[in-house]
Amino acid sequence: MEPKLPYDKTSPKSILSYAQNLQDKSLVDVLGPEIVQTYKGKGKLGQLLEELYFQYKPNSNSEPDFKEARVELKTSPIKKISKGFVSKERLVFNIINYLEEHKEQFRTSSFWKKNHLLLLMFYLYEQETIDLKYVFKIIRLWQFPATDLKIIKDDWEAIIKKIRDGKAHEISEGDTLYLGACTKGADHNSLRPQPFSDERAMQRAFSLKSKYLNYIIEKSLLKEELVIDYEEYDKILGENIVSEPSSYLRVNFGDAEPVVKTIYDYKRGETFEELINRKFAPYFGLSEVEIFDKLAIADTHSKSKFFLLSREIIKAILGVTKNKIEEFEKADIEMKTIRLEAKGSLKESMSFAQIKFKEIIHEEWENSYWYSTLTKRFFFVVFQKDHDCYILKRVLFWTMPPGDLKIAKDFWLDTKAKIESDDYNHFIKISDNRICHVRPKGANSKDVMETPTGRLEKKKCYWLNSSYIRQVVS
DNA sequence: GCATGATCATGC
DNA sequence: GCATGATCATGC
Repeated sequence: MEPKLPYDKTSPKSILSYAQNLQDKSLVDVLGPEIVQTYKGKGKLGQLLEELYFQYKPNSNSEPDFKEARVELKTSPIKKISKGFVSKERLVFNIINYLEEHKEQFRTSSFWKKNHLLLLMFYLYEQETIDLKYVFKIIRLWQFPATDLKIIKDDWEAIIKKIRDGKAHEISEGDTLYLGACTKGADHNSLRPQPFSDERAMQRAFSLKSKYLNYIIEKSLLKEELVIDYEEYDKILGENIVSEPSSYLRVNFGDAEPVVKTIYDYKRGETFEELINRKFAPYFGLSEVEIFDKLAIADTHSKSKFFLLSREIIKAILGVTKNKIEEFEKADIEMKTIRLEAKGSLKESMSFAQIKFKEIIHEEWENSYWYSTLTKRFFFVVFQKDHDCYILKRVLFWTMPPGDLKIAKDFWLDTKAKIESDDYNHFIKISDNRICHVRPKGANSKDVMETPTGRLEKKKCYWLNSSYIRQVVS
């Protein structure tokens, strides 16, 4: 006889309402302080929740945690910043089995079977606290809105295509928009075989990007309910699914005023990136003045006018009004404009954020600003000089290849070491030809920042060399 | 002509 | 108020 559970394990709503008893509380608050003695140091929060609170043993990998209700339990840390709460890290799903996953379609994939309905429990991370004392701030069921599911399915297919092409070792988180393939394993020696190449690939897991989680967190705190358009689900998942026995569970959300986001007018088989490309096309060949005119907005004298203009084009083609473009935010896409000379060369290198002297010395490469920036998906808008104006030539999405990332890592290690030894005069220069370089970036030459040793130094920032960008866009 | 240092409009 | 996304200016 199984013990009687305090919830109905076949019902997502019952599981949710039991979980919600933890709202603004920790496991210790609910189960009593004596659990600290017994369970301190025994497993991570997710595992402790399963065993102590939901009272089940973690089950087989291929099924959701609550298999009868088909609900997968996920815990994830959030942190407080001045503007509210944001995700602390990406949400990691199941490990990608390179040898098996490629045999499936999205609908039958390990990712979708396990993760189509999530019970998300966000807790407030505090450095000095043990897992049992973390306080849960957001507890909710989550299904992906159809417009996001479309992108997630394309992401899954992009990852699978790399496996099928024998390039599992070249997968990067920047390859995809919402669903990433993040590295997973104690160290980089966790190499796994792949089916179509002898090269062993780093172990990876499906994951949701931190910026996507911010979107879930924001919607949840605003109590904004999303209504899932299940007709679109059917179109995305497969044409005959309506007549098939339901292979996934549909859950209606709460009673709040629904927000339905209509899905973009994709052409058959088109990805989000292809859609952006197609919608940009009518602007190709136009000068900056013509585009300002076409969009009926005033020209500016800002040094970032091509950036501002590009953003306005995206807003126009997607029919949105906010400067923060939802898909670009959630996918953490880095938009950059590139101005080519008439002959195709680049006059300027590409600048990034200031180097925070006091922070970089505490960073490791894989949690550094420079690593997280260079592993993003980039969106380049390319203009080219034509007599006295610039013409919009084309747009492209891009991710830095792994080999170049290694060069950038050496550059970053060098920069960090120089700052640690209080040397601000011998950073890697553009003429060193190492893909990136360091150069000043401040309001003027008197704009300074404190160093770890307590001195003041001119503000500097990271740059990608113009020669490197030229090679990327040509 | 290019490398390097200096600076600017915008918007969060 | 200041970081961002950039471009401008100068000197070798």
